[in-house]
Amino acid sequence: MATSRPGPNLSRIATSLGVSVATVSNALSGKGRVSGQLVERIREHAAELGYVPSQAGRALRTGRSGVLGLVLPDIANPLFPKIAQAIEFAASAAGYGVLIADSRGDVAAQTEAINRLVERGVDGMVVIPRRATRISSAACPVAVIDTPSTPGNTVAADHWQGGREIAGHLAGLGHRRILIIGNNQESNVQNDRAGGIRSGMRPGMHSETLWIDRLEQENGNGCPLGLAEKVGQGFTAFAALSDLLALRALTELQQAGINIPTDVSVTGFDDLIWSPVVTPSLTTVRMDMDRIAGIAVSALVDTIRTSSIREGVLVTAEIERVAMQLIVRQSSGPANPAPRTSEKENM
Amino acid sequence: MATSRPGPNLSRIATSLGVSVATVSNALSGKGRVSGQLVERIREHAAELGYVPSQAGRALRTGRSGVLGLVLPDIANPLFPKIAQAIEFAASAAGYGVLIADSRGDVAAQTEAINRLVERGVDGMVVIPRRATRISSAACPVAVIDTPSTPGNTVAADHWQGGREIAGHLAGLGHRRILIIGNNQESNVQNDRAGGIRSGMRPGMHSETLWIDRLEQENGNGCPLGLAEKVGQGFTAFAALSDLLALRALTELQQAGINIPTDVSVTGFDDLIWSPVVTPSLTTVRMDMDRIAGIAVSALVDTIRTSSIREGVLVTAEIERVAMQLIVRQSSGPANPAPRTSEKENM
DNA sequence: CTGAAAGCGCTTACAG
DNA sequence: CTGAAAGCGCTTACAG
Repeated sequence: MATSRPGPNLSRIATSLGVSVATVSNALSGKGRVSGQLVERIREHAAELGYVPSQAGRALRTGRSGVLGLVLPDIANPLFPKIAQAIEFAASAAGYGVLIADSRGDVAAQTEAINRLVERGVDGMVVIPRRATRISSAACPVAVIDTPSTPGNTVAADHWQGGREIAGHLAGLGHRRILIIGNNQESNVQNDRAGGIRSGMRPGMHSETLWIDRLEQENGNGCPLGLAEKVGQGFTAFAALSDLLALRALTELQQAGINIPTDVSVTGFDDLIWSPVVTPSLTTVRMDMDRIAGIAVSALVDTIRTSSIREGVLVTAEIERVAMQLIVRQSSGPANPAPRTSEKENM
Repeated sequence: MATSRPGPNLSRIATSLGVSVATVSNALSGKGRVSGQLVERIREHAAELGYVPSQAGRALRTGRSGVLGLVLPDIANPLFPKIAQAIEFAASAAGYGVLIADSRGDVAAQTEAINRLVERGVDGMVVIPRRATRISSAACPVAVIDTPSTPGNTVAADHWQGGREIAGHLAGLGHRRILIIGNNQESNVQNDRAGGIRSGMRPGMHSETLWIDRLEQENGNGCPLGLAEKVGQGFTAFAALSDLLALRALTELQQAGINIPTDVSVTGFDDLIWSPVVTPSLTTVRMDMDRIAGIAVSALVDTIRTSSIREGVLVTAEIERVAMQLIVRQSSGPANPAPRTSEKENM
């Protein structure tokens, strides 16, 4: 005896209407040629009975689960809510569910997470890989979201261009000495962002990069960054490669009695939840996550629909680089007290 | 013709070994009585072939999908990563996958999200309800995580007790006038926290509560909170009902030239990612999310395993209130400059 | 336009 | 200890 489901199935609808299950199935899916009035009757009755199609039955028959996997390097990453929300939204719109998997920690865990999703029968997955990881083909189509510097990507934000936006903004405020602050020298994303900032600087501007990972290796996590000294050295702009670092910089500077944005400017990346909330709020650069997720999911879904068999392919999309958008919240700088247009965000 | 899966199935293993599928199934699951050496051979061969059981086949047969749903009021909530991570971990350990659904916005979307999960065949779900929402039984077991004030809960952090911890801490630092800062007067969670703070105050202490939602209705989102004035009125402690509010308070005070923790203390709730990172880092109170998730998931799984049919029940657990833990990061206050033990967190 | 039938891959009660 | 068989609910090619 197999465990029965609580709801009605096709067969019950068919019996009670005196038609075949095939006809009910066709009527409900709109695929076979069924007469208009019969379709009507069947749909009505199905709705009345509260019919919910069995995903298991359908999946077994079609070989498709209707579920996508989402593999993240670390769910604790503060960017995660935006990613998950965007992917869930895009997937939902395309009729797919989203199964999450966290590859907390090493590459082995990532592989394991991918396997777990495959075992659960996902039709494809979106992977945001750990730094420096190549996704060797899983047993299903995979869309990779990373930097454009990473080969085999499906789609990515143009972090380099985002960096250029920041540089342009700081140049416009009259800054000459910029301290770039990163916390992961191995990260493609951070390197792209930093490179973009450097490449976007105008003649006469100078930058230096502070990698906190090194600093913390020596002085322990959460150690002071010594930014007040940097101000003493003439730096007036602090371009953090993430909003979390920007927040750390902002509060350290404030604590040292340095006024933002009167004395120095602080910028971040990603427009995370706290950016518009802190005082002064953070100038940052935002990915169009909905667009990125939309591209990734639709490329994935196309591949799934096209390939008749579940195979391991790396999905590629036409549009690879999605521009990042500058959000100016600190509109004045030390060298340029004139107000500029600013955008105010909701909490 | 049904779409075929790429990998081998039970039948292929059976054929190539000259045994029946039933035996292979039994050997692999360890359920039926199969001789030791045959089990050995079958397992070996299955591993060799890279056999991955079909969830669809199993689900159809057993009526169980092995998947749990996770419904969140808003994925963008900064607490979400912790929740999702904890639920995913607990579910994973219990052999379940996690399907996410965001009920962004109204109650209707929540109901819809729940239905979508049911349609996807989840065996049960964990719901973190929108404020003031009663989850009427879905078509599967449901575990609700909310405040203890909400009836029908499965498990919840003891926000009230968390508030008492904060009050005790502030009392210990010698504070007399506390400004409680909330942003949602309707939230059970925030009301519990605020109530806990008030109830934990020592004789001679005084508190006032600032509801930002009201303030913002009048002055627009992101308006200044006027905390400097409150300092002028003699408040020395600012107890925010969330870490995001604490961050907002902290930076607004710093910007006004008020030193923390020398002049005033700022506390939050939840120990979110930025709490240990800002300068000065935030004293806060932390939920044991892993424990909460573990309780919710295991109660859910028990119910699923017990009930022979998928039915809509609200799952209740034995231990309802999980204590919150105080994390002291600002160890001195204006009235008590003596250092106390402090805990330093990693980034 | 409608229906009978096969079969997706699995598990389980039952017979041997 | 092992196997033959039924059946979970669905979809689809095919026959009528």
